[in-house]
Amino acid sequence: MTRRSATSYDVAREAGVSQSAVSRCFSPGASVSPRTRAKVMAAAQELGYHPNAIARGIRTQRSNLVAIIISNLTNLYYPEVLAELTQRLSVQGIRVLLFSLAAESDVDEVLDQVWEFRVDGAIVAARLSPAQLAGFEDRGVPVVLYNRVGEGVPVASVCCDSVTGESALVDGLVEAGHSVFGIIAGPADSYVGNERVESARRRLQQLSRDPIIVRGSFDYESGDRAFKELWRATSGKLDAIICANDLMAIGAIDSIRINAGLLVPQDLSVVGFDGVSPARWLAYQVTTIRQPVRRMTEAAVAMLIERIEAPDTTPEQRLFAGELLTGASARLG
Amino acid sequence: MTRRSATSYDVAREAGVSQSAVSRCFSPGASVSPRTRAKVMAAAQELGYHPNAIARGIRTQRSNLVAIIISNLTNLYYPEVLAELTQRLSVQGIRVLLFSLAAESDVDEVLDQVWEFRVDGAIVAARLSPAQLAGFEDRGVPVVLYNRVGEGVPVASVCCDSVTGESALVDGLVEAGHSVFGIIAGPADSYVGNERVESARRRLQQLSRDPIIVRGSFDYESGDRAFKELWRATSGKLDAIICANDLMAIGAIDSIRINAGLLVPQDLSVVGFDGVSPARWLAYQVTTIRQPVRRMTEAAVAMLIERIEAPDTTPEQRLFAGELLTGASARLG
DNA sequence: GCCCCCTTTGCATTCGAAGTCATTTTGGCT
DNA sequence: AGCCAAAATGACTTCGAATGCAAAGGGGGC
Repeated sequence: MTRRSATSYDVAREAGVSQSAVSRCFSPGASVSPRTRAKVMAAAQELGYHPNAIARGIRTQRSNLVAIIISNLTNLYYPEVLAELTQRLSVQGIRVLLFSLAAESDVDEVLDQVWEFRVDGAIVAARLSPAQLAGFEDRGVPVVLYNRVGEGVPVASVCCDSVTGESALVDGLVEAGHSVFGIIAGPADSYVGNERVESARRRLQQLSRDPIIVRGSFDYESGDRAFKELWRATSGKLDAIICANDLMAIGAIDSIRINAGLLVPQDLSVVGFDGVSPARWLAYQVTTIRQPVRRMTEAAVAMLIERIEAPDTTPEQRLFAGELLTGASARLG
Repeated sequence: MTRRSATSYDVAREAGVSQSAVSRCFSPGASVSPRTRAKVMAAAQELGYHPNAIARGIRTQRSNLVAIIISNLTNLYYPEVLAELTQRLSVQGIRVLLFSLAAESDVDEVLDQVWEFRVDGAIVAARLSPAQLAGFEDRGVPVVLYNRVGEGVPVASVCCDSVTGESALVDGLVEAGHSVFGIIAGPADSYVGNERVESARRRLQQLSRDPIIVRGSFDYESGDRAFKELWRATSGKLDAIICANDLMAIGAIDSIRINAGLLVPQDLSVVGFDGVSPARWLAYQVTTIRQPVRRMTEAAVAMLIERIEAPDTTPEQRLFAGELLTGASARLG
């Protein structure tokens, strides 16, 4: 029936010490005698006392909160990232304030909420305009971008190398003798989407292939739609499809097999990007580039904490090599 | 180069009014003249002022934070739930503190962190012991359980009806003439898993069928493993598999087709539960019970807010009917 | 026994906003 | 102009914990 939870004063009274003593018992490295500590801990236990992180935050100017801003959680790829980030931050004593966007246009609204909580930092997997990034800079809130870079602005970021990854895929497909290439792109406003498509396109052109590009939206259905479009546009000559992510690759594979009645990889090779778990399912075994999620999240957290503790270090951009997963959805040379 | 962000005092000085006036401008329904409001808003804009939610929290005893505790985010089903919950809470002006568990045993650790932030409430999709639930009760923190109920303790909860759902699936399978039933259960400590399996088993027994039950772990791989086990145990007589979730159903379907070389649904019918998006993919079209996620999350948020505002209302348990999705993975009568 | 120094301890103040209360201003009406 | 109620405003206190500072305590060396 405790209406409000115990405060440090309550514990102090119970233990017969001052409020300061209680506070010190909960601040690592403070000077407290074993006797006092024991008394305080006993009283705290008794009253079910936990230091109020809100009050601590106001006094220390450190909220111990980090905002994670993710645009589309339903992307299949992000839940894994989110879980990793949360757990890694948790180990460091940092809590996660989650912001999930229904639409990219909601960013401004969300940022206002972020400022109100005086977060110590932010990890962002959503498109930010230079003005929005400047908002972080102005307020001295460190940011680490996940799988995107600051456009023109120097910002810390963690990315998976699209150029090398797509080149490996393209090289394999070309060596295996594929000739008519289609690319299924992501939505126009996706940074990674554009980067992957551009990387693939450039590599193909270096090897004198000229791909047809159609736009998808990173989801299963758009893989189906985009394949049909590519198939029509090439009058059925298409023999290799490069998708901006695994989910569209899977959609395309299903469409090829079930709607078009063709064989993958005999008639058509399909490759993706990400290495999400469904890509490894027996039915698909997508040839793809697996992002090193663990290393990337680890780096993102480390970089963020470093920048929280030393805000004036220059922002670093880290690029991680993806791993080529040779599946059964493509013939590679 | 603003080291610390502006406070209400800074704005007050800039606008030539008192700090109280500034505060009132940001509290809905407070009495402020248009002239003052304009001056304050201009100054706030100028200084980039946002009320400090941390400080507000300490004064009002309302953090505007809600904890969401989810055990396995990688479950495919939960990301959708999480995104919905976050967005719905956001609309209500409530922020989400996310806690994701690496293992169920971490709950106690996580709860300590939850108490420190004086959250206004919590939505929990993880197993809580009666003692842990009592922790919420003692501290007056309202909880809403998602897809589980308090064991012995009265707690607000939102669930999808397993009994009706499984009965519909079983009835359909039996009517279609299936005779040898296998059930792929979830992990032993999963509430929904057990409930679904029990519901299916009871219904089967009412119809004089006696299923073989093997345990899975809610993931793709365990669908494969469990199918093989069922197949062996029935010497290949098995003709219907009921899975505790869609992911295992998908794993089983792939295993049946690719490893065993049999046809779904001609040789074997497979049904699942949840209605996750891969279940609708062309290759699977799993016959399943779709949880009404939107209605369930809406209810969870509404119930939580109600209990935050009127903590003494009796906790309500709401059960939502799932929708039978008739796919192509099973022959139903 | 005395002195000095290092460890503990408590007092008082601080963080930023919200709300209480008393006071001032405003506006409507006679 | 004068009066009164209502609206607007500011001074001050409060929320809970952390911390600078001064004072008290404890232990060792001589």
